[in-house]
Amino acid sequence: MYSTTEENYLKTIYKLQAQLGTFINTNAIADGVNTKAASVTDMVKKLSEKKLLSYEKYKGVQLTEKGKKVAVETLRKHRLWETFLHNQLGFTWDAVHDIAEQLEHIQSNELVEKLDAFLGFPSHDPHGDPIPGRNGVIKESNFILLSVLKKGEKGIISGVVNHSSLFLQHLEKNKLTLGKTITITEVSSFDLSMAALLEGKEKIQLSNEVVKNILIKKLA
Amino acid sequence: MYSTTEENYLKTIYKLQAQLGTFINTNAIADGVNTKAASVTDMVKKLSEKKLLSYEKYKGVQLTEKGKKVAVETLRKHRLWETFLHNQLGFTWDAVHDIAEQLEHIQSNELVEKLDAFLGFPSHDPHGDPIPGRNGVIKESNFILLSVLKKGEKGIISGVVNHSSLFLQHLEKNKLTLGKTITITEVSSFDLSMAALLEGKEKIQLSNEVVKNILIKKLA
DNA sequence: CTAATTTTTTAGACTAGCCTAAAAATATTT
DNA sequence: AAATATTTTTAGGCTAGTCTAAAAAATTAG
Ligand SMILES: [Mn+2]
Ligand SMILES: [Mn+2]
Ligand SMILES: [Mn+2]
Ligand SMILES: [Mn+2]
Repeated sequence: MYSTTEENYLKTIYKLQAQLGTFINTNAIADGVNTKAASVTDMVKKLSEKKLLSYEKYKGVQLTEKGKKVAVETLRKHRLWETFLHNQLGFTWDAVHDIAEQLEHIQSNELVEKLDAFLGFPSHDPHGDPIPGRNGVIKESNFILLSVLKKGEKGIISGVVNHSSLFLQHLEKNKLTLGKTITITEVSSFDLSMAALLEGKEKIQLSNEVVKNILIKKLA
Repeated sequence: MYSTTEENYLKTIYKLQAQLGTFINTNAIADGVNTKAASVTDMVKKLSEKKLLSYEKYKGVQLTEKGKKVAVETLRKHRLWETFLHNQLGFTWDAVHDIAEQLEHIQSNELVEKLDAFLGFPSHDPHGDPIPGRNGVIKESNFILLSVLKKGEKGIISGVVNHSSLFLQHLEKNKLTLGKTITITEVSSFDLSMAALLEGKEKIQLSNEVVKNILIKKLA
C-alpha cells in the first residue's frame, strides 16, 4: 500500500509531533529520515496529495487521521518485531532496532496479527515502549524516571529514554536490564549520582546521566 | 549489499540454471522476475558489471560463483522464513511463499543464523525443498514421485513439485500434508489415478495430476 | 525597522528500475 | 538459400527518491 520511504516519513513525523507539538518543520523531518531538506519538501508534497498530512508552505506539516493510522501501524510492527528479535531470537536490546527498521515494512496484516499472538500479545517492546494494539490504541504507561526516586525507594526497570546503542550497551554491560529491581540507598547532593542495590543484593553506583534515562515502575 | 531487485534476478537465474542447464535467455528471466525482456537486458548488464554473472549478447547469461553465492543465500533466507511462518506462526503452506518473498531481502547475517538456530536447523522448508546451509551447501534429497509407487507400496509425503497456491490448497483441503503416510491400494491402468490409504486408515482417491506432483520418501 | 542570518522552497540534475516501440540479430520454414 | 517468424537489444522516456546550488521567505539581531 505505502512504500518503505513513505512509512518512514510518516513514522518520523508522528514521533516528532508527539514530542514537539503540532506543526513539524522541514529540517526536523530531514534529520529524522536522514535526507536533505529539499528532498523533504518534495516528499511532503506527495504525502499531502495522498491526504496523509496537511502541508502549508513555510509553516510545516501535520498528520491527518489517515496519516496517523499508517504511522501507528508501522510503529506497531516495529515494536512487535523488536520484541520477537529480543524475546525469541535472543538479540540484545541494542541490536534489535536496526533490523526492526527493515522488518516493519513487510506487508501482510495476517503476519502482524499472527506474530502478535505468537508473542503473547506483548504490551511493551524491549525498550519499554508501548506496543499499539490492532485498533491503533496506545496504552500510555505511567513509568517515571529513576532519577526522581528518593533514598530508600525502589522500582522495576521498565524502559529507557535514550535509545542509543551506546547507552543500551552500557546498561547491558551493567546488567541494568528490563525487569530488574533497583533500590536507592543513597543520592549524592553533589553530582546527583545514586548508590543502589540491584535485585536487592548487588551494590551499584549510577551517574545522573544514567538514572535520568531509565524509566521505572515504582514499587510501593 | 545487494538490492531486492538484484537478489530476485539472481535467485531466478539460479533456479532456471538448475532446471534448464547453463545459458539462460532473456525471456525466461523476464518471465521469472515479472518484467519485460528489455528491462532484463538492462539489469543483466549491470549484474555483469558487478561480476555476478557473465553475459554475452544474444547468447544468454550464466551466474559466476559470486552470483551463485548471493542466490543461494537468498534461497536459504526464503526457505528459513517459510519454515518460520509455517512451523511457528501457523501459516498454511500455500500462504508462506508471498510473505517469504519479502522477508528474504532483510539484511542481517546475525538474523539468519539466529533464525536458523531458533527453528532447530531445519533441513527442509514447508514444501519439502532443501534449505541451504550456512556454508551454501544444498543437500539434495532423494525424494521420488508418488506416481511411481506400485500397488501395496507406501511412503511419507515429503514435498511438492507444483508450488502453486491452487495445488497446495487442494492438498491442504484433502489433508495431504507433509509427514503423512500414504499406502497405495490400487492403480488404475485406465487414467493412472490411485486409490490409497492416508495414515493407514482413511480411503482416498488421487488423480494422476495430483500424484505426479507429490514427492515422497519411500518406506521399506 | 532595517540588515543579517537561518530556514525553506525551487530549479535542475542524477540513479535505479521499469516501459513501449523500433531496430538488429538469430532461428525456423519453405 | 531466401523469406518469415521469433528473440534480443537499443533508443527514448517515465517515476520514485535523492542531491546541490540558488532563490525566496521568515526569523533574529542590531
Ligand atoms: Mn526501535
Ligand atoms: Mn523500541
Ligand atoms: Mn517459496
Ligand atoms: Mn518453499
